[in-house]
Amino acid sequence: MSNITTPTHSHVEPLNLPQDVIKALSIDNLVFGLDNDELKILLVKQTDPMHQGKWALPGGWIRYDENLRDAAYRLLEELTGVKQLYLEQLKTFGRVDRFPTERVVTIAYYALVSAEHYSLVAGQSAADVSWQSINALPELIYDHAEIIAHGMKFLRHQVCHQPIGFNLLPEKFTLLQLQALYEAILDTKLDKPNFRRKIMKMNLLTPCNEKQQGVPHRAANLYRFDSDAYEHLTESGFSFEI
Amino acid sequence: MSNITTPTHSHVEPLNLPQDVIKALSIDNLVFGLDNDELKILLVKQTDPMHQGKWALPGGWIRYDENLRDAAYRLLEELTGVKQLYLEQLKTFGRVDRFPTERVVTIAYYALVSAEHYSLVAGQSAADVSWQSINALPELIYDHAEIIAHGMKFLRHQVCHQPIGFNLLPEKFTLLQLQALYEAILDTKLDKPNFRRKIMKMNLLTPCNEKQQGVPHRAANLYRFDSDAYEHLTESGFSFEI
DNA sequence: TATCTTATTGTCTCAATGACCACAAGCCAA
DNA sequence: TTGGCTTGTGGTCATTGAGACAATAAGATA
Repeated sequence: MSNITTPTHSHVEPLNLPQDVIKALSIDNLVFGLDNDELKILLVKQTDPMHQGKWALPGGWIRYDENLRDAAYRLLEELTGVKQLYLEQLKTFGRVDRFPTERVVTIAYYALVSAEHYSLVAGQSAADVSWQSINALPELIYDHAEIIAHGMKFLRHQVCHQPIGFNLLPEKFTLLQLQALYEAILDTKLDKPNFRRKIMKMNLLTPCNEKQQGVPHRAANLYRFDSDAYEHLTESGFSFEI
Repeated sequence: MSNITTPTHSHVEPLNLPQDVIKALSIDNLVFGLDNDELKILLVKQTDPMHQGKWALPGGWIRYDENLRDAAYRLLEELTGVKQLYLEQLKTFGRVDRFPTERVVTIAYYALVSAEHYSLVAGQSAADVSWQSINALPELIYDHAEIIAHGMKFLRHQVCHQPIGFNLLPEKFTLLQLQALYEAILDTKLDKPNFRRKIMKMNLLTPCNEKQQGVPHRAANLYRFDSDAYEHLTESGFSFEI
């Protein structure tokens, strides 16, 4: 049955909510994580009998006195322990029948992070939390599969048009690391020499004049992303394209 | 005081709404119109004493049994008489204090149309409806100025990456009309043969097998935008670029 | 030294772009 | 009727960038 204290969608009918949340309006977070060159998404396992065994996006109800993004951060941390990341609004989903028994509109937020940099802690109302491979998603509640599909489409588009991938790498990285990142997100193979030329011609990377350490082969040059150059270029009409 | 029948934000405190709408959740439409090479936006003048003289985006409350976009279409037509256009979701705005006295989150939809193709009819709860120049906006209620600013930024980006410009033309148009449109929006000159080839190669236009009428020179072929082809191409990873 | 792995450079082909030319079609005025 | 005007449509050509792939360089290791 419904549980007043849970911030997840773990309720049936009728909606039985604390007085300080906005009814009919929820948040769902899509946290994409790159884990060993594989793209995953952060999901929580449901506890209530109604959805036993099913998984869901970490989300829940918005309080009357909190801004949308603040709610997204709070809910994400409460359910998964994940914090210190940048959530961006994705889209609002409100199909009449997306939620059983009640009309609930949900605002989706998303982020792209490096999975190994975060430790997961399942919240009270979550049976489990884990990174799940995008290519083998478990059974999801409501329209969460649809939301994830939309998020994937958006992510693949963004990654080609904004240099968001650089966030996933350490400050100093090799060109092959960068390439592996794009190959994982775009789920494709890229030609090494061509990728290198394309990136270098953008003038967004500054060489560190250092080489990789401790690799059993020729060490690659290290580069760092020059965000100032990027700011400057975008103002001049430059558009990032991969 | 509040007015039960109005779908606009013409209420003070407390919210007094018909039972069949979702409380704390509204729609606002940004309808951008190109009017003689000037960009304008469709606004409605408020009737209630609280906001007398101020203008607002056409919007209002969502019914329990209608999808978000359907609500956007209904509200737009009820308030302005404008219909038969394509509304796309822009962003959801939910700052805690964006609305006085109550927490109201609003979902913004937007469209880009040719202003002269639409006749405006002020709805019951609107004192006036008109196209207002983007560069000289009147005083707006709540955070509508902020929403418009965001919409403008988004529009300028979208025009280059999505074929939204086609909406500004009649159903059947010549390639030169299309070119003139982009030259106006992008404020640049384009080469006629090259523009023609670029557009035609996208396979987004279907020839009407008709020619222009009543022009004092050789008549150009008429084309129409093939939205089905566009849908199909985007799914195959095609990206529109001008 | 031979060999392995990865880094980096070079080269070739092809497609797309942009600048520009040429002709076609239709109207109009002499 | 004819030549001139405007706009539509097709062509050429040089340049550029992407992609496929070969070749060489730099370490590390056995």
